[in-house]
Amino acid sequence: MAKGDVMRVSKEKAEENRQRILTEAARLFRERGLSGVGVDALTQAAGLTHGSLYSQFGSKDSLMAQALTHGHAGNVARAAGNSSIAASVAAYLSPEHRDNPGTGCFMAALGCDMPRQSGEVRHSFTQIVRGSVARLAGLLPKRRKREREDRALALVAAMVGAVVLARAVDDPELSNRILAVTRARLAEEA
Amino acid sequence: MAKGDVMRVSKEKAEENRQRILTEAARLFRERGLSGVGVDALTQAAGLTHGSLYSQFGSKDSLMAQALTHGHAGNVARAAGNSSIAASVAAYLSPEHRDNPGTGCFMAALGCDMPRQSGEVRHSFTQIVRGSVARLAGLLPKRRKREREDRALALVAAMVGAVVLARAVDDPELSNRILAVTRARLAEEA
DNA sequence: TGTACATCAGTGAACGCGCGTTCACTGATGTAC
DNA sequence: TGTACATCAGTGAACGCGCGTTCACTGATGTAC
Repeated sequence: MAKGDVMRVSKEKAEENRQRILTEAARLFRERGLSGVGVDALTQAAGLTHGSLYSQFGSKDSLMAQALTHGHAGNVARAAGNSSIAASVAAYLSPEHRDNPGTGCFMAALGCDMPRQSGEVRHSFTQIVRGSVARLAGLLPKRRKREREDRALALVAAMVGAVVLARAVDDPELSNRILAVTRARLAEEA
Repeated sequence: MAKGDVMRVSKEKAEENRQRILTEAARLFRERGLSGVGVDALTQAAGLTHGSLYSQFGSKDSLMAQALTHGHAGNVARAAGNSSIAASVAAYLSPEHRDNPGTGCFMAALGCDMPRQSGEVRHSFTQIVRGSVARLAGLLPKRRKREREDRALALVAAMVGAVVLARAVDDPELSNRILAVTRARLAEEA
């Protein structure tokens, strides 16, 4: 055992470590993709070694599922400030969101990889979709619930697509234009 | 050298092999993701060994860039049949497209991975975005060119987002609904 | 047209590397008395 | 309250594996005479 190592750790500290791994993982996965971050990078970001991931989560796959849920909860907390559709759409389609995937939307960051993920991970992701749609539906003008949900569903799809493409293209002008025209189009509808 | 091996190959045959690698690569990348297909799988799918990839393309990265362009050309040829916006949108947002990524849109299949790709690959991808937007803009009712492009840009973003999400979620009902509401919404506008 | 030789698409062994996971071990924490 | 012991979060070495790439080699194709 190396010099400064502490072996057994208090339950409190262990829970703290667990939260820190989840928070760092949620950021790293969005920044580099699910397969772009190894277990070493995941635990190192939290100041631990890879083995601790298996004590806490059992597998990388399980950690991925939990990191999605954990990170989305953080997003929901931060998004609580946007109390109108207009504000939510504007924030989502902003250059700031585009340029900071690590603290942004999981759907835009990881959506394309989902078809190839485990049931556990896809389930977490699907809950994020449902939650996002429900939140926007709640901000839409009152009509029948089903109708609001449908509107919100199409709205979310359009927003996700715009950010995916805005991040993907190598031309900043085109990227800005994708965000701008989608903002204009969705404002028109709302 | 093993039994049935042919070593030097005619220029004709070499070009044929090259096309076959590109075609198979375009399919495999869309089905399994760029990092989900190794050089062995890529060349084996064309009946060759991994070394030939380096004769033909120099690197996996270069092959990725060329496979995107090659595969998109195939899509353009097949899409020529859809001569109206309505037909194009309906085909794009169909369950058939959702369930067959290997022959479908590159933007929906690989968009999320682009931020982390090489300049070469991102450039190919950006050309695909521009081409897709230009094609749809050409089908839109005549107004000023800029206006049609803006409309097409927002349209493409919405379509891509819908297919990404429809493929990602683990609930078939939700998946179908994403396609249906986006179809309805975009038909309304067009 | 026939012969000699250079070219180069494709082969397959080998490379270093990072991946996810396992496992024996550590020793402070937490518990039972 | 004090002591003896079990627990278990975290360590670090080791595992097999597949990755992208390199390289010496092959031998039919293509070319120069």
